[in-house]
Amino acid sequence: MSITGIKGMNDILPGEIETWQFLEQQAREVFGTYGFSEIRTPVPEKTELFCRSIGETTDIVEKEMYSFEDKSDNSITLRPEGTAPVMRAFIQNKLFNLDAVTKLYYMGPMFRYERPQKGRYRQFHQIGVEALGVEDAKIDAQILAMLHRFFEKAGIDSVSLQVNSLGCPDCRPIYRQQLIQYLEARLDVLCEECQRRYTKNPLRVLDCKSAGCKEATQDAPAIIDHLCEHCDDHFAQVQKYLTSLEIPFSVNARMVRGLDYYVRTTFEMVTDKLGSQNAVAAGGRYDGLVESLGGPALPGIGFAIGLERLVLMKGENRIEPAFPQLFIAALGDAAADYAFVLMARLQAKGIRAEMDFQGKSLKAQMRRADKLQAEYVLVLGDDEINSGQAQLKEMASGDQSPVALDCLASQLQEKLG
RNA sequence: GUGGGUGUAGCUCAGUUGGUAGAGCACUGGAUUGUGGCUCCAGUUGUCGAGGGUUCAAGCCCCUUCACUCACCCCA
Repeated sequence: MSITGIKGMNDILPGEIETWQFLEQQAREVFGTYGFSEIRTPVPEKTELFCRSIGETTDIVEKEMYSFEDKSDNSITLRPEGTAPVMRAFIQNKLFNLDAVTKLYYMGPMFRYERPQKGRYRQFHQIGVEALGVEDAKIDAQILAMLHRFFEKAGIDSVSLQVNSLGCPDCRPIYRQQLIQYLEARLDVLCEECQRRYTKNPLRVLDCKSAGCKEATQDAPAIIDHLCEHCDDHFAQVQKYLTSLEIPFSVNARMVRGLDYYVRTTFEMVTDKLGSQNAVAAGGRYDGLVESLGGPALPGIGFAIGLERLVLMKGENRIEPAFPQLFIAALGDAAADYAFVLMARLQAKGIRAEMDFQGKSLKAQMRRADKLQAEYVLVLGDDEINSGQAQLKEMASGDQSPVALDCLASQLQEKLG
């Protein structure tokens, strides 16, 4: 066996890439309509960026990052998510001076060292957006409307939007304490995993899939019933605006986030079509993040879409692959040389031309032209070159018509429109 | 990190109680000395994932290992 790729990192091959290109194109169109500009940041960043933003004690930072020392002994990490790098770029380039509101989107590979499974890979791709500078719930609703619109245009249904509020640094700790007390009283029925984590991350228990935990947390206090006035208001506004925009959603009071920076509004696009990975897109508000990374105290909200998961959902839509417009079938060495130059001339004029390089029989060349779905085939032998006239065959109908080699390009352009 | 499943031709997969490996598709050539699809005929292709063991004999049984895959965990 020769050298293989790295576990959990996949090649995206022709035949599959067209779906990716389609989804990327839809994202650009939709996000552009809503006033978002693309930003591209480097794949590696200083490790510290992720420790400070995602949270030291999260699984991502504790055990999933691709980190290494470069030749100057700096600790470098391949980005495990897109928000922190965009915040870093936003602050470093002082984008907040250009406008009070900054709306950005990005797409590209992310890296997490996890055991691969369906919908989860070590290199995976996200399309994400970030809106900075707006506190008002209108932006929350607009972001969700945009996400909804993207799924519509991408032709992917069987997803549903769930929203929740995680509160803020004022109200969440109080709720957290209450939840721990509630769980403590029911420790014996929780699964092993939850018994271990209920103090470290009690909200996670609410999201546990085990039957015992679901049962035990049936009547657990919900975060949305314990929000401070400010957060409660904000969440009510978000729902009001979503309703007025006719965006379907449901409130899932048990939804949690694996990254520490999220506050208040959080949301997920979920599906039951992906095995155990049910989130196709997710995001939320991160109001303290910019400031904690050394920037101005600006609020922010964003989301990321998992592209591999989107592709797995097999939307029918794809970019049309470009078939050859002309296949030149040459007979003999002299004709092949002539055809080679002719093909290059046509290609220079923007005509997708193709020929055989392996000295195959006419029959085999025709077969290949058919397989490649060429629109026309030009049959070229010594006779045709001497007379300057050749037969141009339209493959779909099988009709042949004579054509002067001199004006082949213009005739083809006419036929092809 | 933990558990389950699967590794046989380029692809999808058969392979009986252990007896020296097969089908379909694809590919190549021909039927049609210079014209594709449909049909028919013929042909090529394997370290049976790898290493070791049991046996007269292993694709099949045993051990080890690797890869892929699904799930736990976690998350997009």
